Amino acid sequence: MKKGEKRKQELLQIAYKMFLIRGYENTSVDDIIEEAGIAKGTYYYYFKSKEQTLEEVIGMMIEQETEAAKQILEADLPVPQKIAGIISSLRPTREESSIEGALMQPENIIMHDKIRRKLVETAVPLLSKVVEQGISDGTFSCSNIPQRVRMLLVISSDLFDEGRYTEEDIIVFIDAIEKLLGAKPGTMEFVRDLIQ
Amino acid sequence: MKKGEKRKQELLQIAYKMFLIRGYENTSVDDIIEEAGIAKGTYYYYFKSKEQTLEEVIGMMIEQETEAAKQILEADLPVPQKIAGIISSLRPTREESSIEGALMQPENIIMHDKIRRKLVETAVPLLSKVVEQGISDGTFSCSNIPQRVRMLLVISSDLFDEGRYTEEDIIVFIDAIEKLLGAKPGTMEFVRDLIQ
Amino acid sequence: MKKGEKRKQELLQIAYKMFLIRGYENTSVDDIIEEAGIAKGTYYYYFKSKEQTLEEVIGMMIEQETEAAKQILEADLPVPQKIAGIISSLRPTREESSIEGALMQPENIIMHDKIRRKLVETAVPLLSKVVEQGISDGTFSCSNIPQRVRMLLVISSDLFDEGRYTEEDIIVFIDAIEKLLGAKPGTMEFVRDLIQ
Amino acid sequence: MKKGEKRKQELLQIAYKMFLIRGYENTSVDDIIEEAGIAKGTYYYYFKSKEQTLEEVIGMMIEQETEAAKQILEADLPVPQKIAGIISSLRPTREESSIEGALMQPENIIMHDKIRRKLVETAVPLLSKVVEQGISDGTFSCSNIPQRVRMLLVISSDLFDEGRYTEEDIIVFIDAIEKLLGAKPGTMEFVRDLIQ
DNA sequence: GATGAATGAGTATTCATTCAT
DNA sequence: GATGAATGAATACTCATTCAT
Repeated sequence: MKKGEKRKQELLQIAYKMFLIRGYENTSVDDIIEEAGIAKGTYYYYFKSKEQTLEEVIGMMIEQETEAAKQILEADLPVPQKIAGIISSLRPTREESSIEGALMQPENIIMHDKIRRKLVETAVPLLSKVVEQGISDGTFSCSNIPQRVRMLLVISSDLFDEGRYTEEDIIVFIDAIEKLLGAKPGTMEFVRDLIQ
Repeated sequence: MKKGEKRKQELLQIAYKMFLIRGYENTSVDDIIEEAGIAKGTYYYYFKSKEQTLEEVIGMMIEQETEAAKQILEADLPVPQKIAGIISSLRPTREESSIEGALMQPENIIMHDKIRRKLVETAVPLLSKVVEQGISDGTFSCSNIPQRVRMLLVISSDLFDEGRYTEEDIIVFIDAIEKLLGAKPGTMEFVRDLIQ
Repeated sequence: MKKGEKRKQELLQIAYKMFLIRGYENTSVDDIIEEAGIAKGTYYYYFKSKEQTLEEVIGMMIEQETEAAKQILEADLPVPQKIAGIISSLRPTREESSIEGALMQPENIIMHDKIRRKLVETAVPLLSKVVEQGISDGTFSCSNIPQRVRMLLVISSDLFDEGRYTEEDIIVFIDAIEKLLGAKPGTMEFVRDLIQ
Repeated sequence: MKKGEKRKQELLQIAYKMFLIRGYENTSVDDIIEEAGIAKGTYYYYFKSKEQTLEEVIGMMIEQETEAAKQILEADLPVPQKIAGIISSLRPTREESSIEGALMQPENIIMHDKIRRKLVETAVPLLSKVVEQGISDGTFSCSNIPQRVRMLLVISSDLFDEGRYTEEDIIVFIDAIEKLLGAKPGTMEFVRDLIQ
């Protein structure tokens, strides 16, 4: 990694946190450069525009969030564990959660929405592969896999992004996974343990 | 309705359409007053702020969209028909659809999101009531009704708001309703007819 | 004239002088509003952009400068006097001259050039009419009037805009007028008196 | 010519073309170095500033344009041919003309004006010498030569720089040369052939 | 000779809101 | 009820220039 690349990564991290805390629209370029301790020109040396910064921030996030999912996919685990692991790995990162209610703030709709869409897009094929494995080994039984997977991801996002789910939400979520994928009752029960 | 009220409704309609077409952030107060043919002062006579205008626009929409749902709720229809009717009545209105891809445009995330949230919020209790009716008459069989209903609404929104669903999406959606509410296979089949 | 119109005229006058003194590019909107003692928003209430301000400033100048020329055109004077009067009326106004070397400053090329072009454009038909009168009464004798008139105006602009003409320049200029329009030697001699 | 000199000439050529096409103000140093494929530092190794680059570009142009004129001056030709040759050699070069309307574009006023001034400045003494030759051999008859020559150059520039002259413009132009320099009618007629 | 990261002053423009008439 | 002139804080982006390596 070159010298310039490292600097850019630092700036991306700073921009990311600021977008998270104050929202994209509420974070001015001036805010970012002040926080980063750099000059206006330096910012525009690394980013073509504020918009492009957002794109890169989101790209970075997606990459990070998909990383764990990919490793789980290739691990030597029972299919239900893989499913649960991937879903839980896609939930907001510790960093995001650490920032008090970051993603659910109204000023963050734009970034949140962009992330959500891109995450669903990249996660559907990943999860679909696992479900196919599950069908092969008899764990699941269903057709139209991508559609079902997408539904589960959408539900998951609605449930966990805002961080305010209840015990009952979990019960129904587990039931939904089993029913939608055609698994025996109880198969996905331990999802409960992964989601705390 | 007083004369002033009528004027305000007109302004709301204009603001609504402009927000839809160009997005809330991209629509300036100047744009609105020009379109409406009124003076700046007049706008601020009717609205405390632009933000408040958005709130009122959304309130107006929700009211319109919930109206049909409420009528269906109290109609004398079989439970499955009621469910299907309400879900279909919550889909984007003709007006919104008529505006080429209005709600799915990126500049419209904010309004779209606000509407989606409020719509889910108001629709969950309505649909829950119908599901309870369905449990009484043996059509459905499940617990944690509000949670299940919310999931269905979230899926529905993901499917229909952007207007690009496929035949397979519908198949899986119907299956999801039946499974999540504990209905016999085929019970909700005719949902297909309502969604075109 | 409405209240707003008067204010706008004032602003135009201020912008005009500042463009003249410091040049268009070197005059920022901030400079103008500070000089005018108004807020940023007020400036943009009256002008769509800085560029448009320049257009209006130039339009205003041309109008002023053409005004005298038109009156002379319709006055009851011998043709040679009319020619001399119009040419002299098109020279930089007192105001411009009073500003130390305004139009010849390098930072003023843009405005100067725009004015020169527009002035030639509007003056050619005016002067051509007078030359036609001169042909009717035998003072002049030539064809291709607009082309000849344009040449005289271009020469005049080169001579007088910078304000540094010599006695010899005047002699040759007068000779050029007479020769180009086919007048008897001495006909335009008194041009000398009008040009100080 | 040293190696470094050659590099500089290349850069000047690139800057020249870019100034011509996009205008001096609209061409950033970044544009130039990108086009040239060099680094910022390299540019400032060769040029003290952007302004200085413009000066050198103009100097280079004038030199090129004056070159032909000087050769004609010293050639063994009849005086009228010399006059016509020099005037025609001062018209925009092939390169400039090849760039669709380059010099007449509004964004090019600054460079165009600088070139025009310097060209007149350097061409007046050259042409004056030829006119003096013409007076010696009886072709012309006039006084105040530099003033007359300047007028002809100014007219020529107005006519040819924008490249939109008509047949009538040429007729009047030839007439003007003859009249201003005191030549017999028809003496300069063949100017027509040189200007196509 | 050559690089490219860093600078920071400078600029035009937007826009929600107020208020005297 | 209605007007429209006036506000001024906020903001993204440009660009010539420097200098340590």
